[in-house]
Amino acid sequence: MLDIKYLRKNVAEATRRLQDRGIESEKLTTLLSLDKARREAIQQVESLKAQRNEVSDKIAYAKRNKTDASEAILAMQEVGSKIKALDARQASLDMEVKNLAAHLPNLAASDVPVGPDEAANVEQRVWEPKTYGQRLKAHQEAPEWLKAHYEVGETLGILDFERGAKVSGARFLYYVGDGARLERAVYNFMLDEHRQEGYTEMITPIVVNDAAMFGTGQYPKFQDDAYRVEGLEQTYIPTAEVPLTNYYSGETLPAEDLPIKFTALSPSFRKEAGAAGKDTRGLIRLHQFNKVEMVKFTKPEQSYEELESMTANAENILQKLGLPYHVILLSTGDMGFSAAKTYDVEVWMPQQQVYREISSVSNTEDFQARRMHITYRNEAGQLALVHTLNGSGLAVGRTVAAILENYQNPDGSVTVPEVLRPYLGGQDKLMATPHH
RNA sequence: GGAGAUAUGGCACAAUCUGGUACUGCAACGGACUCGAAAUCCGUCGAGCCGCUUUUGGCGGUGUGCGGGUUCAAAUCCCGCUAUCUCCUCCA
Repeated sequence: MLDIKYLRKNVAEATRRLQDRGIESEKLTTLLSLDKARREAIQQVESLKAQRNEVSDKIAYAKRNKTDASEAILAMQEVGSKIKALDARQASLDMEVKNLAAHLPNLAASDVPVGPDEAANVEQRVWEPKTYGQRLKAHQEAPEWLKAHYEVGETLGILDFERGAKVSGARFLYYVGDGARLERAVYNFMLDEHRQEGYTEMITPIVVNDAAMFGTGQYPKFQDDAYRVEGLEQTYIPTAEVPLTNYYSGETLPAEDLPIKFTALSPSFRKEAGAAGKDTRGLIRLHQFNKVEMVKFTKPEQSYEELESMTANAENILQKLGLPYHVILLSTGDMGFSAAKTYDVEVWMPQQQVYREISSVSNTEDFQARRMHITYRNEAGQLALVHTLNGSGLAVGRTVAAILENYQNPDGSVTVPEVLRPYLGGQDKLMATPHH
């Protein structure tokens, strides 16, 4: 949620910055005129309420002294009905204002490239391992024998998309045998790394209420992509960002505790409405996938520093896994609803010869904190909104996909990245093995 | 799932039956005493949110778990909901 006072006072600037996020100027004009009407209604009704309070005191006083107050009561009956009507009018204006405001995306930070879509994104840096050994190099032309990750997984018998579709539907799968073990190794490795970086490990509810979905900005605008629990006002989380960030909703945090850092593994549920036909194969786009998430609560002045370090925490995972990647800064048109600034980390997928998003790290500044009222007391002793950040660290399924492609051998086996071997009982290779 | 109880400032509680300025204590803050502190004494203290404003402040509104209703007036009466506790039931 944007600061309505900022919008009132800086109309021209706000209009321009909203336009950068793809919002037409009429939206703001409408919002501000409703806000003005709302404040006028408040003034009217409040002066009547002040009058009522005053007279009510006099009536109470008269009653205590057993004096007649019927005249004042009669007069107040009329005031009361006026207040009721004005209250109703104000409530409906309140709702309109809130509704409009709740649909406005966050404003982009000043150093975010302006542009309508991903074409305006700016590459920040490219990373690749110093030595590849026998492995394919990044950007090396794909050899004949190289298979897509889902073919590798099916050939080795460790990913079963067919039975996933049979039992659940399209875009669900079973991990089988070494596939399940590899997935578990990957997320255990990630959680261990983040714990060492000072993140507190959490296991969260994976069903949350509507207030939580509103708090992080998924609702009201993006309800169509969420798995709602039938008949209840609850939703299967699309990311652990929702329960992790809402952990402190409505609370005031001790300043000396900031920054607070959480990490959690959770399944993530997405309907992927409107994504039909896009990246349909394999582990890339599923209705349910595992993700290790990072969330931070910071003081405003430290949030951009913390954005950089959180991005580094995501990159660290890929570096230790030896997976080539690059980092891009998203443009105003490509960022998510709640973000003020976002880095995407994209891993190299050799079979398709593209970088594929594996992490998205965002600073939402006070956008989410305002929606869910998370504050701290600043040096001046005043309550102020914290800044919240979130980032994937990383998408687990996509990491498995990247390993299956990047560590694939000509004989169809897959070498296990060294850092994962302790998590797999020392196993250094995945080969086709019967599992039943 | 069933029955009962509870929800009031940072904390502990009173007022609820019988509607009329939300009690008291602790904590906190300011001051006195003191070289300083503790103790003591005096004073202040409803957080947050909203509006107005001449903006280190002032005034008003809201605010007794949440949402409605009745009333001149609701912590108090009525309806709905949520959470917690106890017992039963169920369960890993």
